[in-house]
Amino acid sequence: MSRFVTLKDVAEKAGTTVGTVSYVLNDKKGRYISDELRRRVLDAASELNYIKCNGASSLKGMNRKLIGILIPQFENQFFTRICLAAEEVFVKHGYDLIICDTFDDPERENAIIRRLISQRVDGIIITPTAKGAENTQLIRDVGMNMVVVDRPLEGLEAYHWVTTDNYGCGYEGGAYLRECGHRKIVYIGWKSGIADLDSRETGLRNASAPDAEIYSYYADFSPEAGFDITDKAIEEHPDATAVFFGFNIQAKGGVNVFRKRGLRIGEDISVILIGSPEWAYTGNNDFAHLDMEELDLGRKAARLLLDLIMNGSAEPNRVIQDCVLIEGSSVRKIKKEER
Amino acid sequence: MSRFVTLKDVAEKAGTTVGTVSYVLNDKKGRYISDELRRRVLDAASELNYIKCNGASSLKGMNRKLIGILIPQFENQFFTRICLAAEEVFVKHGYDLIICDTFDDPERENAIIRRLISQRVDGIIITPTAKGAENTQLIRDVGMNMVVVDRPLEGLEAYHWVTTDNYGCGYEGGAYLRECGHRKIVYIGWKSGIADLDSRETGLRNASAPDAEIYSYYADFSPEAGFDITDKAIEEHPDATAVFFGFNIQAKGGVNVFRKRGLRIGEDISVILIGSPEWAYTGNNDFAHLDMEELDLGRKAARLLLDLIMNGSAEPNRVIQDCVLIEGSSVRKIKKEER
DNA sequence: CCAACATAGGCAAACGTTTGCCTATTCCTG
DNA sequence: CAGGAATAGGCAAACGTTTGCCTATGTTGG
Repeated sequence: MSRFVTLKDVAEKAGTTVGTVSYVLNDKKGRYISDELRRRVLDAASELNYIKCNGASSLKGMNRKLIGILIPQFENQFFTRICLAAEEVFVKHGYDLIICDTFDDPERENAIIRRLISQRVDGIIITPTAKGAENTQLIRDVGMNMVVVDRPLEGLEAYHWVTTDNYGCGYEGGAYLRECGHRKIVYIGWKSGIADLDSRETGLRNASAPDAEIYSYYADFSPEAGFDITDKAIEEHPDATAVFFGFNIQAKGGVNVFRKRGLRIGEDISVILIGSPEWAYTGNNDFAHLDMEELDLGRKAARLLLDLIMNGSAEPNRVIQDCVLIEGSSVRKIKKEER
Repeated sequence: MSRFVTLKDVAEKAGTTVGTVSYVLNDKKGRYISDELRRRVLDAASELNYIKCNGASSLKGMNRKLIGILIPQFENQFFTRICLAAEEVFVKHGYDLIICDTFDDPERENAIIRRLISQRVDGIIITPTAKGAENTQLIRDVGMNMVVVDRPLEGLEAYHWVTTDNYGCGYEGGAYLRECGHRKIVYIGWKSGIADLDSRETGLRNASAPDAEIYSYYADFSPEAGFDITDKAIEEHPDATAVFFGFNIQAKGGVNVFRKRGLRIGEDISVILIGSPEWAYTGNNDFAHLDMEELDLGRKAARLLLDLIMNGSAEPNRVIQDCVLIEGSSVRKIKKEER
């Protein structure tokens, strides 16, 4: 890697000193520079294609213009959408984004956090793993700005958090199924170890009719696990009229069970899920689902972090966003007389 | 942001000097350090939670341990999968990834490249926009390592490129449709201004029967444009038996046209697409498609870049990967007597 | 007993910026 | 015309690392 053009190179070419070049290029006011010299410097810089070394400026206490973001799954559109929205906001303010996938592995999360601090990022957005409270201790220790998105830091109180109403997701979905007359429901979920996520199931149960039966099954956070557990659930409860997927990643595998078993979705079996993966409403698919508006989540988190960076710290902030029920033909309305 | 712990802090606590601490922490050989002092330094470092400042080391010519990757669409799983695979490889070697979305906008691409150089990343992976050859000039000027993935740098010869056989994708798909007896085919494409991408259509045409008719339509690179153009194409060619989508992003919108028009996919109309978005094979969907194995693409690009970084430059390398036809019920086999 | 080597670690010069502190003109204004 | 303000720009000290160059003790073989 040849060698980068430095302030010194520019200064030499323009016949002045590095200090002056720095003043010119940063367009600092409170410093008198003749138009002529300014021109010479600017010309030299653009002729040499000078690009400042952000690492060196950050040594002097300037912002790195770098943000780190940790998500637990890159293959999950829910999270890539958060990143997408966040990136748009950050780029507009001249910040770059280091996007890291923790694969929901606490150890990996810890390592990534160390590396990001090592990069001296200006702030971190994180969807923590189950060990997030512990792992983010380091971030708080060094006083780095942080915004938590989606999942909480269990056991902690004072931090900035942008999230969806998980209980509400479960409740809204449950109420919809109830309205449509379903009272034998399979719930497919993930034992995340994160109470807030578990409240999706609670919401469903609280919204259901008193005489309804909810058959809960739990599996790993993957499409494959989703497929297997759904297959098992359907096998054991052929009488269930609906399946409620608490997590779109499991649903992605789970919904393929029905095709395999020759069950027509929306007729033989009703299906609803939390989240808005694109497969849910593309082609032949028209799944009822609970939209968490993750683009908004990402935007809000990014704006909050920028605010922290620019205005110093603020009161710990909690933003909870409502979800939106999107109806779909995957849920059958059971007629009164059938019940 | 309080103040980070520096080598100096560690040195003071351990009762030695920064130089020595640096030697200990980097575990340099060729330097004699007593076990006792080593322990003191290590203890001090871990007690103070010392994390090295990568920016400062990079000033001294060390690697930043930072890679930049530019993709044109974050919402396109084809690209996020490339990132996912690349990240796995890089992280294993201690590198962080700055992922940037150009939104297929050449100006944005240019700005991002400047910012990445400003961050002094150790290398860049890029899927260029139509103006990529121009915009990457800067990268080549400063001698930064670069691997191009998917699309080429039009007009340039000597660069490292990992890609799919685009012509082959078109050809394989066309041959499949021909086998199944289709000879009136709508092609939905994107006038990218990139010859290599346009060769998808050429492949389709070359694979089709001599008496086949291909009705080509072009639109912007978005689901919405895909929907509109597909609607128009079907309107104008109700006799077509199959639709070939050259780009999954357009297909995502386009496939919704059939539902709207009451056409049963795989019966009234056959559909095939290039790419493997998850919606294509989830739930009720079972679309024939051409898998470009983007995970492999990402892995190969990452490994090539790492190689360049570690072993200095190499001969410009070109890796072209075959695509794989995945059959699906979305394509009807037209019986002999119907033809 | 002394040269030669091994062991142990301090010192300071970079790396590329930013910025406070100077100095030296020129220009008013009373 | 003296002196303060405005204009213009050089100089050098940081920022946190890395590393080459020293010095100062042992330790050993001849």
